[in-house]
Amino acid sequence: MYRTHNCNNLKRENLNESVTLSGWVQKTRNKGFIIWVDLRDRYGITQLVFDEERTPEEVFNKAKALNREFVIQVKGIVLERESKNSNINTGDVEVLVDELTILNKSNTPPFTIEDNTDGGEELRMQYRYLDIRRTPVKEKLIFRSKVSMAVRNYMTKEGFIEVETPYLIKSTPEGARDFVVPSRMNSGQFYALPQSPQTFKQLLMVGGLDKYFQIVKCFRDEDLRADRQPEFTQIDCEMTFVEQEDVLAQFEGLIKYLIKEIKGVEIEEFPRIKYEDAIKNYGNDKPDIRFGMIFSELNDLAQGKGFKVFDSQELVVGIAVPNAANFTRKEIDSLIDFVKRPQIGAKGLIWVKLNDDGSYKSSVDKFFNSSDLESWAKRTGANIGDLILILSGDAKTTRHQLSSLRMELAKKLGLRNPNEFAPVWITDFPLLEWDEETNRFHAMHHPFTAPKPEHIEILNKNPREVKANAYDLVINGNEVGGGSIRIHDGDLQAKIFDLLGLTFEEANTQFGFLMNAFKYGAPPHGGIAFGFDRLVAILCGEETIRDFIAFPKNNSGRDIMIEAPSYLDKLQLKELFLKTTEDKEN
RNA sequence: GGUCUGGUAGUUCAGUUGGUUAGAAUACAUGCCUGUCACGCAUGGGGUCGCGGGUUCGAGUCCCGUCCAGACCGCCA
Repeated sequence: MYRTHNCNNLKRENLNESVTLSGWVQKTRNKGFIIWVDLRDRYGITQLVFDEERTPEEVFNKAKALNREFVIQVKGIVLERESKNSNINTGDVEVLVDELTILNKSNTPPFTIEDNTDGGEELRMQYRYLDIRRTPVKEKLIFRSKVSMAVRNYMTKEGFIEVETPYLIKSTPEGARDFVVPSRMNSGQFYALPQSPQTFKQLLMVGGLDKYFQIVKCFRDEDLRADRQPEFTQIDCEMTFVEQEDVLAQFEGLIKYLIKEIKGVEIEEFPRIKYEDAIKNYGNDKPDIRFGMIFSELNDLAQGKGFKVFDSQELVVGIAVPNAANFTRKEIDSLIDFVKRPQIGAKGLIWVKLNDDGSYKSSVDKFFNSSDLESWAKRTGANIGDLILILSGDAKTTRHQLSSLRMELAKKLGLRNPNEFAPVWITDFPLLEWDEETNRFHAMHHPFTAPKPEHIEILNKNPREVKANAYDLVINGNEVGGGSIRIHDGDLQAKIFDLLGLTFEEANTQFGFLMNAFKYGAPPHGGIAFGFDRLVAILCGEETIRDFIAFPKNNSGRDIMIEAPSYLDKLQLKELFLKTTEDKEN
């Protein structure tokens, strides 16, 4: 038997018991006559003692050779410590060892296995199995497991059944790039890994399963970000005989349940914001509503006064930054530099300070008098002591820029409370988006999204105005989930494919299976999918999803531990009917 | 595809205007130490300054290219 207890559960009650423990050597403290070893396992740390007088000589000598990360098994007696350590659960006791087995030696690890490791990101990823021994990483994986159990509890309780859908499916040009897998048995043909189980879950609804969910891997061959991985996990859900309200209510329930179960926090407010209003008020479709600084449009107040930067622009828009009138010149300059960075691309930034004495000081005093500035303050809701910041330009770009500035200020002013959860539904998305590059419409959500019934009429006349029965769940400014009521009518689906520029033949080749299914009594249905990695990170109050994934990819989509992707040998390529790079060159 | 930042000891970093033998902390090794728990003390080993080229009397430092890492823009139905 390797152990009678783990390294976290010996207490005073166990005093004088003979116990066996196994684990890793966290650290040794060799005082000459006495050696302490911190023994670590998943559960915690227990202090072992080797003593010149009380420990058998041969065991004591063996203990001298122990090093970090050796795997050992010890047998000994639980004793009360002379000096306690209140930082660990087992801090009242220690184990005086009389038998020591070295189960495995270890090289000196390339970084310290401690909460605050000295290891950099790259090294930690290369030796991820060592990184996982560290408490913060381990805890995040345990946390993830808890969340996934809670999801399964709720979904099961609500009558959903978990169904696995295939990973080897068909590539379609819509949406993100596919990861593809060559078929050995079908010369020259490829499977694609699913970007989501979208069509399959719809087919399950046609199959009459009524309520489906799946915690499932999805794959997208697109560039990565701190919160974006090429393979990621979704909570994928679909329901039959539902309208938008039914879906929102069901999954408001899920989110409330998770936050209650995991964080012990009751969510009361679950506001909804229409897409159009989110864009107007926050400059993007995933607003962080934990703090204010809501956009105010100032065109009518700021234009026509001879200030060229504002005049003739499509949009003049500002925000009131609370208690920021005391920003120094340098701080304001750094904000100006921030918006002028190429990634943001603003030409400049206009500011107005509402001084404590009620006077105004602005960067445009030459062009506007204090009653102008007062009207701006009124519009933006700025009070004495606040700072108004204004951008102008074409509406889309300017909103985007001001949105970045709003987030930057929230960060700078510490307005984002990591312990607060502010979920919001974004609804009424446009069905279609005009793509300048390809000169055609593409689906804002995906091509199976149903238009609002009252908008079906104007699909032909005015497709840009058509709103979709689609919704996103945003928590603290992160898009956590998105879904829609789907099209269940073959004719309507054909019409949408047509609008998206797919010929009948193309639609048939790519989605014929779905169109066929719709001929056999497809029920009304709809659903949603949540980004599980991101949801877990947010519930944990963290920004980056990497540590919630056991073995994540780096910035370039590489796994630097196993060194994937990698080249195949010629024989393997031949079997798959693929050519090597050299062959191509010839 | 693009913008920005970085790459110096096992690790995390410092390195001034281009100038002698490239430093610190930590880790590691050895020794000492009668209760440690970030133990302490002493001593020691450890460097292709990412790689290639250029400028210069002289390059860790400046220039060009390249590779790698990270953040972001595009992209992510």
